[in-house]
Amino acid sequence: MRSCASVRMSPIARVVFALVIEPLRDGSAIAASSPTMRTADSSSISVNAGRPPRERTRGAAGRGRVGMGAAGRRRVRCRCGRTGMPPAGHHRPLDSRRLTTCPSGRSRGCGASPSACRRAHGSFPADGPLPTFEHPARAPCDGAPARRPRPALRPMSAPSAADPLRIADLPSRVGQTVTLSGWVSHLRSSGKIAFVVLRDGTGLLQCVLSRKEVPEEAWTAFGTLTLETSITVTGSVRADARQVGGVELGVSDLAVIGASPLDYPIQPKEHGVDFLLDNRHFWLRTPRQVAIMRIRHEVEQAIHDFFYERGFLRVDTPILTAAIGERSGLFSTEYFDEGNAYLAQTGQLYGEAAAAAFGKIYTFGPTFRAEKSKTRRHLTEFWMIEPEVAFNDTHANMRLQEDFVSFLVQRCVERRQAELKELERDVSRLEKVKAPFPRIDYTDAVATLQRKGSQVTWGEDLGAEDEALLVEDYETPIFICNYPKEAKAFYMKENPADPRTVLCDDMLAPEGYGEIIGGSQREDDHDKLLHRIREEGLPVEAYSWYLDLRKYGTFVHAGFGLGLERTVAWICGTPHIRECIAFPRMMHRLTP
RNA sequence: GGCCGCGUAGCUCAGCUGGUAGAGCAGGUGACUGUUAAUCACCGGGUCACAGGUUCGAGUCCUGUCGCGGUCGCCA
Repeated sequence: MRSCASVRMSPIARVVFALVIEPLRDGSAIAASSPTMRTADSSSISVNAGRPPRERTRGAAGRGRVGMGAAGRRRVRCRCGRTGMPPAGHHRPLDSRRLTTCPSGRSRGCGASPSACRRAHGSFPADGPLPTFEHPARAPCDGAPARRPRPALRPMSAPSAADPLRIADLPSRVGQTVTLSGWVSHLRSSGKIAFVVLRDGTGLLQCVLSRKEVPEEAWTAFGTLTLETSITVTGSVRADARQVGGVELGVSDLAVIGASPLDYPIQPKEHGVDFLLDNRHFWLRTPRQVAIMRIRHEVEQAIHDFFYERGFLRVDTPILTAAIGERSGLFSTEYFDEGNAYLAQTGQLYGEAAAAAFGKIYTFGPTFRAEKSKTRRHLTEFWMIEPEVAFNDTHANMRLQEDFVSFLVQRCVERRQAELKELERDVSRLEKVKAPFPRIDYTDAVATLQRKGSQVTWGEDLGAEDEALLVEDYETPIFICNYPKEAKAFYMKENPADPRTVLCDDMLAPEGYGEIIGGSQREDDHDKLLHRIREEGLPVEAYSWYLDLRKYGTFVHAGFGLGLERTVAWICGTPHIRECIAFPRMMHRLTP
C-alpha cells in the first residue's frame, strides 16, 4: 500500500519545520494510560439494523446506576504495570426482548412485522434459540512500560453545602439517615410494602415503605404517587446486595413536591423513536439517554483537556457569517442593511486566520447545514471541533488526528465504564482504538475497491458503500488520503507529488460509522488559491481577507474538523446520531 | 431530490386470499409483606392518516393528497 505523498519544501520551510514542527510532534503523545484488560459483559449493537432498536425505558433499580463512574468490580494491575478491569466470566444470554437476530442477519429483526418476517425468512427472532456469547480472550500483555497513572477522579457529585445530597453519594452513607429529592421513576406495591424507585440524574435508588413503619401521611402520600412525581424522601441508607448500587433506602418520611398527571407519555415499555423524539424533553430522563449524554460530556471535556494540555488556544468563531466556506446548503437570515447573513458551516477559515495569530488553535461550536439530508449520520445542526496548526503539514495533521481520537476513545473507556455498560457497548472494540491508524492513499483505495467489485472510478468521491468496504478490514479508524482535487474543497493544498490530487485525509470510523474527520493541509500559495476560488465560481471579494493570509506572511498549515455527534454515536454504539445531541435538529424536526 | 417502506386503542404492534376491530403494555377497581418492566382477577378504551374509486360489502384492492421512517447523494 502506497503511503501518502510527502510535501516538497523550500529551504526556509525546512528550517521552520525542523525548529517548530518536529518538537510539536514529540509533545503530542497521548498521556492517558490505557487499560488492557477486558471489561465486564457487553454485547454488540448492529449499526446496520434496518430500523433503529426501540428504546426501552427502564425504571427499576435493578438496572445499572448512571453517572457513577467505573463502579462495582475491583480494578486489577497487570504485570506490565497497567491497570484495568478484571475479565468477566461468560456473558449472560441475551434477553430475547432486547436484542434478537432475524435470519436475514439484521439485529432486532429485519424490520418487518413478525408475520411478514416469517414469510420472508422462515422464522421471526423470538422463534429461535437465544444466542450466548463467550467472553473474549484476555488481550496479551505487550510488556510496555507502565504509564504515569492518571490522578484519582473526584467523586462526580461531591456533597457540599451548595450541592444537595445525591443518590450517587449514598454508598458511603450506609447506616445514616438522609433526606434527598428526585423523581419517581417506578412504582410497585404489595399491599403492606411499597417500593418507589427514585431518579435524580446521578442514579436510581429503591425506596422501601413498610406500612407499619411509616407515618400515616407518608403512606397516604405514596398512594398519590405517579410516574415522574417529584418527591422528597427521608430514610436510613442500608446495604442491600440485590441493588446494583448496593444500597436502598428504608423510608421514614415521604412528601410530594410536584404531582405528575397520569398521562406522562413515557412509560416503562417500548416506544418508537419518532414518539420518543416528540417527547425528547422527557426521553432525556431515561437511563440510556442519561448515559449517552454523560459520554458526550466526557468527550467534550476530553477535547478541551487534550488541546489545553498541548498549548492550543480555543477560538470562538462567528455563527453569523457572509457567504463563505463550503459548497453545501446554507441557512440564511436578514442582517440589517447588509443583506443576508448565513449560519456558519465551518469556522475553519477564521481558524486559519487565528492560527497565524496564535500558532495552535481549535474551535468548538455549532455548525449548520441546510442540505435535505435524511440519514442516520446527518443533522442540520451539529457540533464540530476544528483545530488549525501553523507549520503543520498533512503528515503532522494526521498524527494529531490519530492521537486526538485515540485520546477521546480511551478517556471514555477509562472513565465511563458504567455508561458504556448501560449502553451495552462492546468495549473491547473501543480498547483497540489506539494510534497509529492505517493510511490508505485514495488511488490505492480505488484499486482495492475495484478488486472488491465496486464500480468506483478514479476521480470520483467515495460513496458510503465504498467507505464501508474499506473499513471492514480494520479494527481502528483508517485514513483515506490525497483525494482528487475535483472531489474536495477549494482551500486544500495541491499535492506536489501528484497535482491531480490534494493533501487531505478523511478519517473513517470502524463498525460502519463512516467519516468522523475531514482534514487537509491548506493551500498557502496566493495565486493557486485565487485560481481555485475562481475555478469554483466563488465571489473573490468575499474571500479577500482569506487571501490576505497568503499575501502577508503565508505559512504551511493544516487542520481538520471532527463531527462531535458522529464521534459520540460511534463510541456509544448508537444507530443514529440524533440520540447523541440533547435536542436534535433535523429536516423535519425543530421541536422540542 | 431518487428509490424502498410505514400510517389501526394513550404506547408497541397483529389483522393472510375483501365479510363491520384484536393482543400486550399503559389506565381504573380489587388481592398480595421483598418487588426489580412484579404477579393474578375483572373493567373502560377505535372517524383503521385524509379524499375519491372498484365492490352487495374495504383496515384489507386501486388512484391521489398529507405526515413520517430507511437508504443514496451532499458532508462532520
